[in-house]
Amino acid sequence: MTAPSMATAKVRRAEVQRERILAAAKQCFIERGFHAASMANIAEAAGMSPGLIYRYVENKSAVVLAIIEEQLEKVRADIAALDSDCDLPERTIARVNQWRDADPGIMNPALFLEMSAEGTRDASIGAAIRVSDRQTRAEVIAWMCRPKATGGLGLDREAAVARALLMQCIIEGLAVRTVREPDLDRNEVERVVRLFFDCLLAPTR
Amino acid sequence: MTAPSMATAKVRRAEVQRERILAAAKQCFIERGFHAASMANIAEAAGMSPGLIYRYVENKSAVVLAIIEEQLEKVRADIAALDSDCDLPERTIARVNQWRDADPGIMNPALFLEMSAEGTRDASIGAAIRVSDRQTRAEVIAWMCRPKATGGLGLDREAAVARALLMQCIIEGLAVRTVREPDLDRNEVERVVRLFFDCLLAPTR
Amino acid sequence: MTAPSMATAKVRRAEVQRERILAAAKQCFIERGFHAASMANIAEAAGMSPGLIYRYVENKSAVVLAIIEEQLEKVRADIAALDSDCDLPERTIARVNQWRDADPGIMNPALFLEMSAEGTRDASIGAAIRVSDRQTRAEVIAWMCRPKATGGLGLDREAAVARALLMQCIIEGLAVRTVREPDLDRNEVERVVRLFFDCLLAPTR
Amino acid sequence: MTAPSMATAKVRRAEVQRERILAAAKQCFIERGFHAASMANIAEAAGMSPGLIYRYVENKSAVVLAIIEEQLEKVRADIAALDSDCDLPERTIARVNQWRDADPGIMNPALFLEMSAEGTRDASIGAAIRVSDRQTRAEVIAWMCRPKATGGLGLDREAAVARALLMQCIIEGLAVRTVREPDLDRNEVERVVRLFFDCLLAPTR
DNA sequence: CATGAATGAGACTTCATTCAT
DNA sequence: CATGAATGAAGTCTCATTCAT
Repeated sequence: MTAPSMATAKVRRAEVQRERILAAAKQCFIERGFHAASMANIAEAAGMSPGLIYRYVENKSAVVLAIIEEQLEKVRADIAALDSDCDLPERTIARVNQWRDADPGIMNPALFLEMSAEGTRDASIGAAIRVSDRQTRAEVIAWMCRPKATGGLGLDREAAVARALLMQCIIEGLAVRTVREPDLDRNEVERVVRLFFDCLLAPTR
Repeated sequence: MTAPSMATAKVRRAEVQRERILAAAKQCFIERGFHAASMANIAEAAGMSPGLIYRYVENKSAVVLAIIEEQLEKVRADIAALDSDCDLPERTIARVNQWRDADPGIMNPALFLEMSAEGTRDASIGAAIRVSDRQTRAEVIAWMCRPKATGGLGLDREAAVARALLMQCIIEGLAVRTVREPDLDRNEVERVVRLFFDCLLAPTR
Repeated sequence: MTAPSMATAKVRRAEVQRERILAAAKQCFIERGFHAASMANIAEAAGMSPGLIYRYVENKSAVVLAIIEEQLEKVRADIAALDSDCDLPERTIARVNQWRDADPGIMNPALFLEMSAEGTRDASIGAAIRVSDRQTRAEVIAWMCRPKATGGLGLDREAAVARALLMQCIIEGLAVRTVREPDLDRNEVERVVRLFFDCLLAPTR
Repeated sequence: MTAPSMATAKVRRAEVQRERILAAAKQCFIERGFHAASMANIAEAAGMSPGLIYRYVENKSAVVLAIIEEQLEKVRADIAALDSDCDLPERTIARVNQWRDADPGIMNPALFLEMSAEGTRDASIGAAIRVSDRQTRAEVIAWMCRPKATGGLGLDREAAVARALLMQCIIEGLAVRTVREPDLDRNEVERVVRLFFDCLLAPTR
């Protein structure tokens, strides 16, 4: 157990600053959008001068891309935690509620929509999204195919492929709803989620 | 049948000009996004001078709002055309294909996502979206409740409410997919749509 | 004799504006240097707003390059006017005096030095300079080789090559002197110029 | 012989640091120019932190001025070494070759041009240059006037004055050429230098 | 009715300089 | 003595909007 060296402390501080900037940027992007949020806004939200930001990030595009990667990563992490013990409907309902409560620990749905649209215009964003989405779905499929004994759903591949895509659509559709009608009745949403999973997970026809 | 007066002709011309501007704006917004598209871009796409635009629209926000209203209206019109003869899965598949082919006659999915996000920031956009979505869903519910004899689905109200919302989620989820993975296999998408509607429209449990 | 069309008038105006900007830029570059002169300085000197400049020029680099090309062109034009009737020493003395009086019609010696230095750093500037200098010297050599009957000096090629380069050195050396010691005694300068040309044009040894 | 005191050691160290900074600055100024080179560039080249630089120099202008003084001094030192034994043409050719090879021990020609131009803008630079140039030329004149027996050229004053100025012009003209056409044929340059000195040092007419 | 030149605010980014550690 | 994080002014460039023609 050596005391942290000077160099380590510095690197740590740089990381902290970078996190501070990214957190501020995320907030600004949520509040104003990628284009409307200015570096000055971000600097103010991060409690630092505009010039200082450039010590920790290359430029605004890099900030946008970092936030997008972070969002994609959050989705992937959420998927990676799937196992047969989890109650899919409850879990989904919990996520929707977290979206509504603007839980900063998970993907932000407004950001999700904006970055999806931006991906049609910025090649690097589009590529990042496609890579991540494909990987995410592959993991869902793998999980669905795994036998129940090892924490999966025990579906055959064809059924899994379709169900994974369908599940992705529903969840993303719920994200859209959350953004567009944030005051939607929670019970109604819960009922819909349950209806969906009842049908999705019913014995294959 | 009076001949159109001078005044009418003028009004008509103004409408034509406005349409030209809005069509150009929509194209620019799709290509660059609401904020990145400039009034100069729009003017050029419309084949007119930047100054002239301001004779027909108040300012850029008004253009954005008009495009958003137009998109909302396209969705409502699509819903209003529902009847019991229509094959819901086929119809949905057709829409997804139109999205992928960038059919200008229907809602544009990238614009749909961008305006949804923008609705969380701009109160007038948010309000317009909520009003429209609520009305749209009400119409779907009404259609589902109507007896089959009069072109409906003959569901009871509770079942209809849940199914309308679920259907909305799936369709919007498909829009998200179209935007994020434009190269997704069409057959796979079709299969998913059919799987979904089989389940949605199965005899109520 | 048709009246100038609207389009022609517009193009003309654009040219006039561009000239206005370039004249202002040249003045600013002389007074402050390429890097220290700001676009705002240039805009003010040109009597216009900063934004307007970008209607007529691509960016600051383009302005710098345009001014440099203009300076190079002035040198070439001066050389092209050489003929056997001209009294080389008198002509050179006249140029030096024009430099000292900051005659805007000819190459500016401070700009000449600054752009020469900048050419070692900016590839496009360096290339433009080398091309121009080579062409200029080739023309001097051609003139020196032409028989006196046709307005040349009637030197053989080898003698001409060396004398052209030497003449270029002296003239550029005088430019350096003008910049570094603007208060140098004019008579002394004249004497030096005459001494040089006496020796340069003396019958080949 | 007292051992160097603590204080002397400190002063010595300060001088060493200052030299390190100036060497780095010179390199940066050559590579980027006075204005484009940043204090951060210089700090990095000197292998120290930006903050530390300010312990040894007042500010950036002071660094520029110091480099300029150093360049002027190099020229003066070169001139002071003149004596009748030296072969003026060979010596000049050697200098040109050193310029081309970017020998850091002598005046840098690109810097020479840039500082000459800067002297027209910054009064303290202009003054330093004029003082130095005048002194340098006075030394050349003195050398040319000294009898050959004591290491001079034995010219009369009037002839020396003109020849000193002419020689300065030629040498500075060669510096300009070196900067503008670094790929000029060395043999051609040598021939020109010899041609010039043949003529300059020919028996006075 | 139509043009497009013009403005000026504001966006992104860099950099000389200072100062807490 | 030394570091490098931090500031804030200033620079380049864009763009919504206006207005003389």
